[in-house]
Amino acid sequence: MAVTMRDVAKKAGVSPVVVSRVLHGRATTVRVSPATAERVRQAAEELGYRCNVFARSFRDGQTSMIGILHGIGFARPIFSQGSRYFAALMDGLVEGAFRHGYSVTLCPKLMGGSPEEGINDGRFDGLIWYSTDPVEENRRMLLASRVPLVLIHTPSALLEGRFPSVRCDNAGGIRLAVDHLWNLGHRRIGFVVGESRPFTETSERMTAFRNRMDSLGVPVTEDDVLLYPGAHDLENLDRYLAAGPRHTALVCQHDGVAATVIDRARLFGVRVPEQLSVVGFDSTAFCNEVEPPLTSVSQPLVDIGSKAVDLLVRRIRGESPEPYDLVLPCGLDVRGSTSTPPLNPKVD
Amino acid sequence: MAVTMRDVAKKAGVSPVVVSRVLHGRATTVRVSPATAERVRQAAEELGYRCNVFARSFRDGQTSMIGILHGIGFARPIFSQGSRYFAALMDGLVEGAFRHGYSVTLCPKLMGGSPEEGINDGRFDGLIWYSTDPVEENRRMLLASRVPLVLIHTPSALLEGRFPSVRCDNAGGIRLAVDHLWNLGHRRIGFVVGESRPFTETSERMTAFRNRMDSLGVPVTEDDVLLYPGAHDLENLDRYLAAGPRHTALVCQHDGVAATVIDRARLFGVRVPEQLSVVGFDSTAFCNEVEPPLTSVSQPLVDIGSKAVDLLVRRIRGESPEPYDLVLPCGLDVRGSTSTPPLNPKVD
DNA sequence: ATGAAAGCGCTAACAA
DNA sequence: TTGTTAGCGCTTTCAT
Repeated sequence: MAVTMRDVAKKAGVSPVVVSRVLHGRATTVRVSPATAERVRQAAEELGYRCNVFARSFRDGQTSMIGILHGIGFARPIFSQGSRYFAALMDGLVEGAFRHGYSVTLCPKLMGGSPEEGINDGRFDGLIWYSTDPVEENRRMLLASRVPLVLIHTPSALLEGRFPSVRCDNAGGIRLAVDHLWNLGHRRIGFVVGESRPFTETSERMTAFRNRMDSLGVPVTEDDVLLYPGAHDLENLDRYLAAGPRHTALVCQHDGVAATVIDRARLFGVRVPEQLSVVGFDSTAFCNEVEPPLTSVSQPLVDIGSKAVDLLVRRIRGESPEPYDLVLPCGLDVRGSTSTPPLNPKVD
Repeated sequence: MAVTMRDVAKKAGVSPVVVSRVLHGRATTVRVSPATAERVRQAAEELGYRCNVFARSFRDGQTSMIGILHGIGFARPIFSQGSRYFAALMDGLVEGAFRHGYSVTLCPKLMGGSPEEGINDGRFDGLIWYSTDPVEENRRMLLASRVPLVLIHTPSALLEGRFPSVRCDNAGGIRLAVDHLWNLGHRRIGFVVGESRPFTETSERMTAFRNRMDSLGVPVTEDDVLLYPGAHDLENLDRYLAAGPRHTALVCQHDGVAATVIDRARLFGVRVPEQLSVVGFDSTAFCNEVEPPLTSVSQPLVDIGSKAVDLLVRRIRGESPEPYDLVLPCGLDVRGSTSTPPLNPKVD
């Protein structure tokens, strides 16, 4: 078996506390003579003693581990494929955690179908929740947490203000997108939603779109919000494109939707950006995987992750008084999918 | 404080063992009557009892956690930028770990400057080492591990055969690259190395190149191996390109080197692939970030990660008898940087 | 069918 | 300056 403090103590002819004091500096009330200390160090060295941090964590009641919580009903997130959204977030989370001396754990119990078990099982000092789905099942699970928790993307208010949150300024991002198009000369701008049950972020973005267009003097009508239920039902979108788009530019809920729009546009002979400018949201890896590359609003994902851990650590330490929302600004990555509008949209 | 088994036991009027038996199925020798069991479950429910898995792990002496070990002298790996090599590997590691019920932990102590402490501190049932640098410092650290450990990329033999390893078939990969070029008609093929102190993988690839060219009847001379010491010293490479390359194709040690070659080639007016075909190794994100996109040998990174965990878990369970090398086949991703050779290389 | 005891490795509190 | 006691929450072993 492994060498324990007791073994060292015996070999040095002292009691375990002394070893704890000398080797780990822990029993601060205890005084040890230099000679004894040296003997202890010798013994430890000779036996090849290693502190069992796990045992200490158990005793201290704190593990220095942060768990990543993903939400019921989602597949395990992937680093290297798809949007690589999770990869950027994790970079921030790991950076923040390491800065505070915490480790980051991906645990099957937290990622799987019933994370309730994993949440309160004593292994995590704190948790990061980074999904956006406010379904009741997830809410219940989170509200039952006895562990400090920080939300990413989900506003604090959606969970009774119990947890701080970090998210991007969706409204500001949409404003950047709209203004970019507006400045290029676009006046007929639409918004595309690609899911039937809009999550929080989607509604925020849609509302922001309405507001910005309003304040530019071009109120949004029903015809300006294009909805297709999902990747497998593109009927609405196809009909819209086939008829020759009634807008010169489209702002999309997120990059995946934008990529779909660009793909389908090609199919129906609508040229992007000459006939139709397209803007995405999130500025993920998808942007460079479509032709033309997608202009997109960028979220400061790394920063979001890093700041979320900052908040979490403060909560763990009991420093953070009130839960609140931290909102970080978006940017705009201009790529090839946006340009000045055609002189005569319908004809060209 | 949290509700413990004792609280439940007291409330149900039984002893803690009974609770353990009923709620966790652990004290299998103990028999409990259905009525008592029900009472225990009731009490647990009412008190909101949660098993403290951390305490159990402590007692059991196994944590179900796998740590990722990165190596002394390396910066913390990044998921979302650069080659995204780590992202793919982690996808495999996480997949494998989850499949076996283990969690994956990124720990600052394991990633930092002196991982020795973290390795044997009782928190990890097993470790994955995925770096390629065989410097003495790292060897010592690994050999001192008392925890099951699996190497990625580093052959078992380099660490006294103490640990199993998983890596890709570098020789097979190089063969794919050379044969691809050969079949396109290339006969004058060079190899490019971009580091002054070649790691294991580099020498393997270089040797494989020699061997394959030999067996194709075109022995490799000194002039066919192009070496530039690093990203900041491109003198050799530039001179080679400025003189008009003496090969029609170059196989590069890895994608980073290949990308550099392509960049410098443009600078010196050498057209890729018309005048010079270029093949990389690793098929990382770099391939699509250069123009033309890079043809490259692909490593099955996800599979490597997943298989490494399989081996590790077997070692943890004491099932894996002999450490050994698991070598997985490479593929070839043909992109735009390779084509038939120019009819008259030097003139064109 | 149930309970009591003992201990995983460590450390705070109190004693000597 | 050092040692003893006690306990973190859980479970195995042995006794009843």
